[in-house]
Parts: sequence; structure tokens; C-alpha cells
Amino acid sequence: MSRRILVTSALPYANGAIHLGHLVEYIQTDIWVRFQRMQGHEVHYVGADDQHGTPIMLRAEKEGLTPRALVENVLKDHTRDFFGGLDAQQQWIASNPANPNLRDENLLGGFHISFDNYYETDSAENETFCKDVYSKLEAADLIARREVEQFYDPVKEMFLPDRFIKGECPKCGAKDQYGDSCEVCGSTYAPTDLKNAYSVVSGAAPIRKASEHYFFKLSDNRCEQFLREFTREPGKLQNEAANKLDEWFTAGLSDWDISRDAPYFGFKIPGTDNKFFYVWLDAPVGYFGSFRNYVQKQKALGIEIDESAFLDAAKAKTENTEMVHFIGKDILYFHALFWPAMLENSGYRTPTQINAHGFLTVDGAKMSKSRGTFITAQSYIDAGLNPEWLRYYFAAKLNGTMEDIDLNLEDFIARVNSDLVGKYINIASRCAGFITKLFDGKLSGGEPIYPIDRLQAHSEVLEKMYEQRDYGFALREVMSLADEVNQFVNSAEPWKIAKTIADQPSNIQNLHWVCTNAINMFRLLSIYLKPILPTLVASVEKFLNIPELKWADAKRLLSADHQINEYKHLMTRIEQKQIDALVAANRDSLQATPTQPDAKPEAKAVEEKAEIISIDDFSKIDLRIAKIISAEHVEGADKLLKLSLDLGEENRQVFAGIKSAYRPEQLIGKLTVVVANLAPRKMKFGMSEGMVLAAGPGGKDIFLLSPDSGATPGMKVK
RNA sequence: GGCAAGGUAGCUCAGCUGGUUAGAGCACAGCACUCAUAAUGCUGGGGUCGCGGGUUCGAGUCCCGCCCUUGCUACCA
Repeated sequence: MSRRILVTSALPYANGAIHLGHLVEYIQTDIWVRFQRMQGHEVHYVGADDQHGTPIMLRAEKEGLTPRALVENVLKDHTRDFFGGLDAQQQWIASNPANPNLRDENLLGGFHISFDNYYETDSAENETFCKDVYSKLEAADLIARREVEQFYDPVKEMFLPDRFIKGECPKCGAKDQYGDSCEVCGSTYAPTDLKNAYSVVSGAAPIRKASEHYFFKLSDNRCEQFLREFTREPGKLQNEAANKLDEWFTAGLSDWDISRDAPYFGFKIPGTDNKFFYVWLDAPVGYFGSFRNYVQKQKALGIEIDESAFLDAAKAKTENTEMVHFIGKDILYFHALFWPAMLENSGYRTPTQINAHGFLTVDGAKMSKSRGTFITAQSYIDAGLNPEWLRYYFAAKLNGTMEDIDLNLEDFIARVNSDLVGKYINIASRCAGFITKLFDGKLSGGEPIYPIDRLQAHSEVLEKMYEQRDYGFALREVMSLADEVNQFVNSAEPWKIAKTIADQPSNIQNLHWVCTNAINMFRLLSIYLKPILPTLVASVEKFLNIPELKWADAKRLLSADHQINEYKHLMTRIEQKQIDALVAANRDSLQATPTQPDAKPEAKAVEEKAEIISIDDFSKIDLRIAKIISAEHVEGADKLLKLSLDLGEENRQVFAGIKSAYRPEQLIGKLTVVVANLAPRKMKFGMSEGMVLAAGPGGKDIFLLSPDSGATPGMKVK
């Protein structure tokens, strides 16, 4: 039975470039979407840029642009990275508006994310939906208003989100800490607890100011009852996701603040002068906005899609349509609590399935600009790397759980080269020559040879794995089938048969049949890989001279006398130097152009320069070279390492907040610089008699100062 | 801190409801083959399954504690 599915990927924030971390999600979704299309299901895959909110407003101002101009620029970049730009997408759709399976894959660029529509949240369609949802919630008495007191920037005349306030940690006194938690001592607190707080926007001291806010009454019984059932419905969420959400029920749901005060880039709340919908309200609604926009565009092409069958609660039920979201584990709450509760109470259909995936690390660590592993989609394409290499590698790692996946660059090269080129492509490469040279490209007939039946029989289990998003399992199976095919060719030894033809002309049939079988096996593997490798398989279809492969084609084999085309290289290998260049490019470009790829504003906040001091002031600080004699973890401390330092004359014990960036064994024997006359400080874990100097924003990016060789412990720094 | 999840060969990962000498791919060593972009096939070395307890005839698999990694923690997005 044919399914009807509306599929979404989370909307990327229009405040920076698409990077490899984003791509995990789009590739995961795209593979699932393409698989469903190959099954013959009706799939509508929509996405959009998430364009509202304070960070975008402020960034636009900094760049001297209107927010609208900024998000339009970003939209161009995002769509270029995903599929080669909106023009390319339109051409792709126009190549066969009705059937995505039959569109010309080569028209898509970027990472071949096959959105049927990619739109924006700052759109008329989205605004209409937001207002409609809101008015229905209001009519259902699910909107509350109450005063909220917040920090306010009197210079900038705006309310400040947590992340735009810094100050001293109320617990340990560390400076320049954000409004929610201290990176030095790890304690969490409210922004109102900060001492000597200042606005990151203007530097002014924020004042407390009250304002009326609008809340979605999530605490209402109707919401809680619904959500408790919703989150535990089988197939709705991964188990671990449902477990995680229980936390919120245990803690008790509280109302959700959905308004923001002007100035704000967003939609005005109906009936107010200066209140806007919080960006997280209009972002998921943006799925609907994009879908409506798509329905209209398709209509212009003469194709009718029944919008209400997908969006209206009652109709979605009778028409049995599905809505499937793909998201990152970090935004589970928004999609599994706020979003369904809003939909349920405003007459819209709720999600059928919410699939959360984990995060991407590169070489086992968080993506880092200083290491060059914060790799943008654009830099990957520009470096001439094949997008399908990455699609394959991610697919090989994805398994349908919320676990993080690691892009190990060495493994990436090895895996793509050996699996894709060495095993799979090699099958066509080693057999096609015989067919072309000896048989004019024509295949033969006969009884199928083992293991071709095994390959065909795998269709079902692979189908199940794709459906469950366990692409890693699917690929292990496919590659082990590819191994069997290579074993088959090795044992059939067509090259030896070819040499016997002169003496025994009848052997030629045998040779023909062996190669035909191998080509058929190659075709079967291609079907199974097609959701992951759309362009490669498009080339395979051309080589085999066959129409676009569908999943059901695995039941059939190529007919006798079928004519194939001459084999040309289908895929090249990755070279180490290409990866080196990619990493280098990401390291350099970020130093040259201070772009802000982070969605989170704190990553781009510039450290304020301190006030001017005299040389006398500086000379008060006694800086000394110190050698780290020992370094160890401190029991119970999240951020600290306990260091023993040799200062020449004496040894000192210092607690340094560098645990997140260094392992103790890395430090032992190292020389560094220490503030020797800092007043000793009693800490929870003992006395700290000095301070080692380090630079960087924190987390993994802390860099200990070290002197050039020749310096010895105790030397004064001046 | 609380919660969710992870920690298995050098690297990346499989190991379902506990059951014989713990698996694969890559890397490494040897052999075979030469049709294929030095690809492929065969053989082999390599693991105290994070640490410590416990349950059991039997634990990588279940329970408890600890350590480490990641994420979330509601007026950040």
C-alpha cells in the first residue's frame, strides 16, 4: 500500500554557514526520503531557513544590512550547499514535476539533498499559519499573559537574552561568564545572579525591567495528558528520547514563553503593538509554511496536492497521511513537547514520527576551528571532494539512535576507497571489458548463478533497515554481498576462460554468462545503494543503459541480449592530500575572514579589551617560568587539574581550570608561565598558590602559554 | 548537580531477550591471482569487552558503585 508522507529536516538557523554537522541530518533525511520514493510512496520533503530572532537581528546590524537582506544572502548560501541553489532545484523539479524518481539527478548540486521545496520562515505563508495557530490556542484559553522581569540594555533599548549578558560568576567570581552558567567553576545560576553584569551588545550595565509576556499554557491538563500519551505511543519516538522526555513530566510542565519584546526580527503577535512571536514558535510552523508554498508551486505546474490531507487533524486521520520529522537530539523538547502540544490544540495534525540523531565529532573531538575540523559544506565542495563520499560515510555510521557519530578522517579515506571503489565499483570495472570487447556490449541468457539469488533475497531485510534508518547495518550487508560477488568472480576466473577460447570456442558462452551474472549482481547492489549514492547510481543506470532503478527492480534481472554501454570510471579514490587541503582551508579561511558559523552567539562574542594601565601597574605582576612536575585529576572537580609547579626556588601547587582542554599526562614536563605573586586562594579542593596563563574561549579551546626553549624554571618574565 | 545516552582489537564499528575458544571492515604480515583505477581472493598476528564489586552453573550482555565522553537542564537558538 502506498504511503503518503510529509518529511522534514530541522530548519538551519540563518546565522552562518552549513557545516558537516548540519549535513548529518540532511543526508540522513535525504536517504530515507529517496528510499521511500524508490518504494513508490508519495513523499513531500520540505525544509526552510530559520530566519528570525535576536542573533540575526544583531548580526545584520553589525554587517550594516537589514535583517531581510542578511537572511536572503544566507538562504542563497544554504541552498547552494544543500542542492546547488534554488535555480538548480527548480530545474530538477521541472525535469519531471510529478515523479521525483524520474528527475534528472545531474541537475542537483551541493550534497544532493532532494528537498521538494526549500523555503524560509520569514514568509507570508508562515505568518498566516503562526497567527492561525496562535488564535486557536487563544480561543482554547491556552494563552496566558503575565509580567516578567528581565535584564534590559538601556543603551540599546532592548531586552537581553541570557546569552547576551555577561558578568562575574556569583559563586567563584570568575569574570566574563554568561548568564546561565560559569565556565570556570561549572555552577549554574540565573542571569539575575550575575555580579557586575554587562550587555554584550553595548557594554552597558543592564537594568531590570518588567514587561508583559505571552505564554502557551503547557501546564494545562489538556497538554500534559496529551503529551504523556503522545510521547509513549509506539513508533513515535526512540525509546531513549521518550525516556529523556519523562524528565519533564517528572519535573512538571511549565508554561512556555512565546513572546519577545521589540526590537525583534519576527512576526508581530496579533493584537499587540510591540510583541513578537519567539523564533522557536515560528520555526517548526515553518514546515507548514514551506509545504503550503510547495503546494502552490506544484499547482502552477499542474499538479494537485491536497494540503489539508497532510495538515488538518481530522483529514490527516481519514486520509492516513504521515508527518515525519528528522531533528538533532538537542532540539527534542521543542519538537516532542511544545510543537505537538501546539498542534493538538489548534486543530492541526501531530507528528507521526520524530527521529532524533546524535551529533558529529571529527576525529573524536568536537568540531574545532583552530584544528581545522570545523568544516563547512562549501569548503568541502570547493576542495573538489565528492559529496557522495561523505553521504556514504555518514550512512555507514548512522543507525537510527541518538548516538553521536564520529567522522574519522583516516577512516573516511580508507572506507570510501575500499568499500566503494575497491569492492563495489570494481565489480563493474573488472567484468564490463569482456562484455564490451567480446560481445559487443550484449548480455547473455541462461540459468542464474549463485550468489545472485542471495543478493535478490536481501531486498527485504535491507528494506527494513532503510525504513528503520539503520543505514549502517544496511551497508554492512551490502558490502558483504559485494565481497561475495568478488569471490564469485575470483572463483569463476573469466580471464582464464578467455584464454582458452582459441582452443575451445564453446567456452565463450561460459565466459559470457559469468560476466552477465556479475553485471546483474552489480545492478542489484546499485539498487540497494541508490538512496545513498544518487548521482553515482544515475551514472550506473547510464552505463547499464536502463531506466531509473526502483526498489522493486531487485526482483528482476536484465534480459538476455540487453545492450550495455562501454564502461567508464564511475568514481575516483580519495587522496590523503585532498583531506589535508580541506583541513588547511578550514583553518586558514577562518582566520582570514571572521565569519560566524556558530548558531550560538557566544562563539562570536569578542573579548573586550581591558583599560590602559601603566608600566608600573604591569610590573606589579610577577610572572615566572614554571615547569609542570605533576598534573592530576581532582576528585569531584569538573574543570580543574591539580598542578605541581617547579619555580626554581620553590614548588607550588596550583589548580588550573584547564581539564576540558588537557589531559594530565600531556602536561607533565611542560614549561609554562605562572603568576607568582597572586594571593593564594583557598578553593574547595585545597590552596591554589598562583595562576597559570592560558588563552582561548574555554572548553576544548584553552591554550597554555609556553616559553621558547632555553627558558628555565624560576626565570622572571618581563 | 539532575537526567538521557555512550565507553568492545591501532582506527571505525557489530554483538538480539545472558550460553560453547568475543566478530567485521580498515591498517599490518605472508601467499595466490593479474580481468579491474595496485584492485580482488586466501591465511595469519592482534582484545584483562572503562574500573571495582555482585547475581548466576555461566556475563561484553543483568544489578550496584566509581571514572571518562557527549547532550539536555524551560524569558539562548
